[in-house]
Amino acid sequence: MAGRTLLYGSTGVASSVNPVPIQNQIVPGSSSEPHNSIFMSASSSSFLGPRSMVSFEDVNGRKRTEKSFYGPFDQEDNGDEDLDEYFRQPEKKRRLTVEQVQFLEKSFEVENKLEPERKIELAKELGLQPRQIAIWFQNRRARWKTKQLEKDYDVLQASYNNLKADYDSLLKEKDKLKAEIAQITEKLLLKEKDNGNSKSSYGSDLSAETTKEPSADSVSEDEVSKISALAYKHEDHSSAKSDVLDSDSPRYTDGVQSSLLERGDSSYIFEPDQSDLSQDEEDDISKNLLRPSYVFPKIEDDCYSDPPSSSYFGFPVEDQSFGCFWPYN
DNA sequence: TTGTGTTTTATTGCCTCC
DNA sequence: GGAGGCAATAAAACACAA
Repeated sequence: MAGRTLLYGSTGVASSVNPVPIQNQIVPGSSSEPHNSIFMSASSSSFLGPRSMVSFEDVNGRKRTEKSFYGPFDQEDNGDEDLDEYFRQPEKKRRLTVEQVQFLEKSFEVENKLEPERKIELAKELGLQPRQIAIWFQNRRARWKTKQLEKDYDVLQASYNNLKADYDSLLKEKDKLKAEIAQITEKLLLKEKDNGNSKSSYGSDLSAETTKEPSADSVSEDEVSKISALAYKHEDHSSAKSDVLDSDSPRYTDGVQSSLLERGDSSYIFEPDQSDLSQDEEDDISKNLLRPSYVFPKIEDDCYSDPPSSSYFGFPVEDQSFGCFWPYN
């Protein structure tokens, strides 16, 4: 073992020889060089053998008997023979007493690193070898680190779960809205076709219409109510969405939500390249149906308090990010 | 009682710092 | 080069179900 002094034997070579009665051991801290003083050859009479880790002083410095301190003597009343036999046994690990551990725990809470002076002091206090104190602190730090890692993992796991739940709900909402929009668009197209057949002034000859402002009569009451319903429905979704984001979204989702809201950007949900209609179809819809002078107050209220003149349904032509709704951007 | 899994104590080897 | 820290590991002690 490079650079390290074996302070006492447990499973080491020296431990197999001639354990010395504890009474003869050097009391930790009694020497200015406790490490060196207890590192003796096997032939040394003061070699700290297998029992070297056993001390008979408690936290308060009182002398303790083996019986009160360690295993075999806790269960039964052993006579001198048993005691003798005990000392002849090959060395065994001895657990620290509850009191010792509590004392060390408190010390660890104060400072989890061990200054040499403190180590000696603790060793004196607990009647242990300084090396034992060092080892205990080392093992204790390792346990603490493991626990800390587990905690960190749990935090990350919870964070991931929350984010995933939010993401999944947003995906569902997106699909649902897309389906609705496709459905309504289809209906509008059908309606447009019908209008094109029945009204020669619309659809078939758009060029003739360029100078003519469309009137509210251009779209049937039915279409108006449908689109209006969609608008209101969207409003419901909007609130639903905020419910999703607000209800149980922890700090981790705040960023997502706020960034979406700040951008006023629904492209997160309605991506431009996901339109199911061709540009021509969209243009047709815009030109023929979606240019009414009537408005949808609810949408405008939500989206623009003062809608631009060139807006369709209250959406400005330039800005097609559609803070409120519309897939065709 | 015994087999098995977990916890605790201790060792070993390597690394860094002074 | 010595001291001390850490990761990996061994082994004893302990807990507990069957």
